[in-house]
Amino acid sequence: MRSRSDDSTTKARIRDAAIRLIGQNGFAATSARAVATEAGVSAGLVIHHFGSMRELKVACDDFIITEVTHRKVGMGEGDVSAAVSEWYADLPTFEPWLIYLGRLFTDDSVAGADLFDRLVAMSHTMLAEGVASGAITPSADEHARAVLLVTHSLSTLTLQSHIARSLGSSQLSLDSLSRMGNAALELYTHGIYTPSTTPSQEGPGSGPTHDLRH
Amino acid sequence: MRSRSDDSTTKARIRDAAIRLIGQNGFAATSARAVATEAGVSAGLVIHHFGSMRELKVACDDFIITEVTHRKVGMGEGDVSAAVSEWYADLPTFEPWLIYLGRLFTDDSVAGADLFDRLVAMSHTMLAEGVASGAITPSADEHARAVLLVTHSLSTLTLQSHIARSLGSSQLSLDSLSRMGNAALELYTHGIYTPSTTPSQEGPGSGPTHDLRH
DNA sequence: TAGTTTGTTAAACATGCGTTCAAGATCGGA
DNA sequence: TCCGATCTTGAACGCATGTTTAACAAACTA
Repeated sequence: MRSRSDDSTTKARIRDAAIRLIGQNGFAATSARAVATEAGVSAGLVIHHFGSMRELKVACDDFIITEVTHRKVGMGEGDVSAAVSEWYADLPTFEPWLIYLGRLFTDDSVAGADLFDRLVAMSHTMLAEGVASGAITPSADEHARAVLLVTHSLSTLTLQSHIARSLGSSQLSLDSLSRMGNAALELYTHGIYTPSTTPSQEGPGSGPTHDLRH
Repeated sequence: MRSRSDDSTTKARIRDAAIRLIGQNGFAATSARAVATEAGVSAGLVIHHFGSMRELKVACDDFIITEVTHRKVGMGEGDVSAAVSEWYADLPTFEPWLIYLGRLFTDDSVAGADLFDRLVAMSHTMLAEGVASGAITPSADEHARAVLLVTHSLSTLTLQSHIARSLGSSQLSLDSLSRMGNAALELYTHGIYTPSTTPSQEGPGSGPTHDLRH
């Protein structure tokens, strides 16, 4: 169930501690000594195993990205959403990874940028297939739609603390996730506007939510 | 056009410099000396005017939140989207504010949490009005829908660097924003699925984008 | 068993941090 | 003009940081 995350070497324990702390507080707010304490080792050992804090960060990025892309036999390589679904299904175990994954896109790393671009490419392909098969309506700007959908998907990760709080649970929970999932399904199925009344032209504002000027 | 942001007092210059740096790099990665240099003053003056770095952060939060909520005569108080639209319309001037606003939701501050909750409440009200007038379809879970729409709206802010890069511009641009706006309009008007074929049940994954398992 | 590599710690080091302080510059009101 | 208050600086202080080093323990290799 856990792949190689529970190789219980000290180096892995340090990396896991770093993933927890960096995910929770961001890289800049995470000190080598804090990681050491969290992992139950000395500060020197953190540097001995990873060379520097920067390299530790890169190691964490690589680990998370590998876990989220090259998962399990039987999965298409790069099937990120299947991996994330698996993580959601066992929150107590994988919550730190989900939090770190969200942090990846707001802490700006090259790893985060690369993953984002790959997700857009995948989304693009899937949408094109859906359009070809008739399951999905075409868009006037397919690339913008792909970017929009990836952005929306990732917002569940980057804003997870606010979502959880607003939905009443202190942390991520299966209940919150399925409520959000169902709301998203509604949205993606028929939008929110009734067929007759469609707003004229959308300004470049923060989205239709607050742009219901009729 | 600019409200009181260009009161050219030294204190305001320091605050603006802090908004730029904290927005760009996050609070933890922003030192008092860096703010001082950016503002063209000494480090001591930063503390003299604001008391401490923490209080400077609070002052920046307060300033941005005031600017984004209590704007202009003729606006309904708390009309955040109108303010943000105005900011978008003059990017060279307001880009730092937009970046800071995005940072507000990922750096977790009480100010960010409060604003998020207020946005959800506003979204809730507007959706209810739309449903009552027949312009918007009802949802099985109105609260979850409100949270979802706010989350999606804010993702344009929190992930703006990725959006810009993926759409080909190095920074935020009016072109990128209107492309995203139009894609969102499409989505909110009719979703992405064709009326006949609707996916069965949505898992709690990262969203329908990658969940097109047919 | 002896020797070499690896794992690990505690102390030390230089640097940069937030903040304080003493001193001067600048200004408005008497 | 003088004075008190405010603005501003540069140096200093104590502290936490990332990293280095020396020493030692453990484990493999011969």
